[in-house]
Amino acid sequence: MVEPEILLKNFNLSQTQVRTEIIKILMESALALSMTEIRQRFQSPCDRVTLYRNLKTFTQRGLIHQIFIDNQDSKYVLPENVVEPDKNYTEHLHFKCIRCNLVKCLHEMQVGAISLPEGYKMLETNFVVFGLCNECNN
Amino acid sequence: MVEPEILLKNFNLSQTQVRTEIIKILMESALALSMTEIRQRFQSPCDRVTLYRNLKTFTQRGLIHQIFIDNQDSKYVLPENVVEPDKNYTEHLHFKCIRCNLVKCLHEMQVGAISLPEGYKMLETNFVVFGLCNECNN
DNA sequence: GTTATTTTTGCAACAAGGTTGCAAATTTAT
DNA sequence: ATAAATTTGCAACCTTGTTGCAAAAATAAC
Repeated sequence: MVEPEILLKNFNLSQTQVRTEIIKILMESALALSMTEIRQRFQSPCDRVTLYRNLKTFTQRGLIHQIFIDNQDSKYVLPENVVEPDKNYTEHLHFKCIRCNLVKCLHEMQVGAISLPEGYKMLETNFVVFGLCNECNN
Repeated sequence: MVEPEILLKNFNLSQTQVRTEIIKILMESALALSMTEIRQRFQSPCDRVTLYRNLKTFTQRGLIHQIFIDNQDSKYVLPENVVEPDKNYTEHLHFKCIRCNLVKCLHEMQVGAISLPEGYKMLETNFVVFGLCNECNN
């Protein structure tokens, strides 16, 4: 995988401690993480607001992707193999285990072509499946 | 459509002013509504907390369905043709217009069979498509 | 490599969504 | 009609996310 510094450069974002750390943390995680979860993984803790601002910027630029799980919970992930803008995200399902609270992308499970009513235009999706993961489903 | 009072009875819920009004409001709306939008439609306004509590109870009983649009926005709808418990909800897409903010169920657009990885169990879904509705797509 | 400009950071403060505890009011059961 | 159970409204609180502003850090310019 690409170095955090290169990623920031490719996305035209300035290099800061906080930013490289966010990316490192997301790279090392197999799961989608919330702001709080990312913050807890910081070596020297940074401010909530700073984190929110960076996550927002990253999301807007397409460097990371935000998943809306429910009202009080949203998670962030680095798209698979992100390197540079505009060639990353493909729509897919997200899974949340209601027992262990794990959230992850199901890249294998492609979302079929979605047809909308006449005149509607699709821009983005947020597809979440709630259930039990293999660990919790016993 | 069924009377609000009958619905409450069928779902084993006590009859109160607030409860019948919530149901009336949802019945009269073609769109999914937020707590605030429901509250604004009340004749004699009721407390936020009361509304939240009832919406939660209704959701748990399966009388209404809650759609998670994004972090700060969740909407409520009466499933099509609800009459009594356990024979109402079918998974479907929800659409949010990012311009006029309308949210509605796309019942016509059935969600195909969703296959999860080995050992996973699906319990519920929350599928939202963001885009432009026919009114705003010009 | 210093200096000036721009961007980011952290802090205080705020708004909105949602929850909890508790006493008063309303419903339901007796 | 009365007692028991549920619901309501209020105050208070927590969490998520945002905004304004001065200090600090990063980038650009010299």
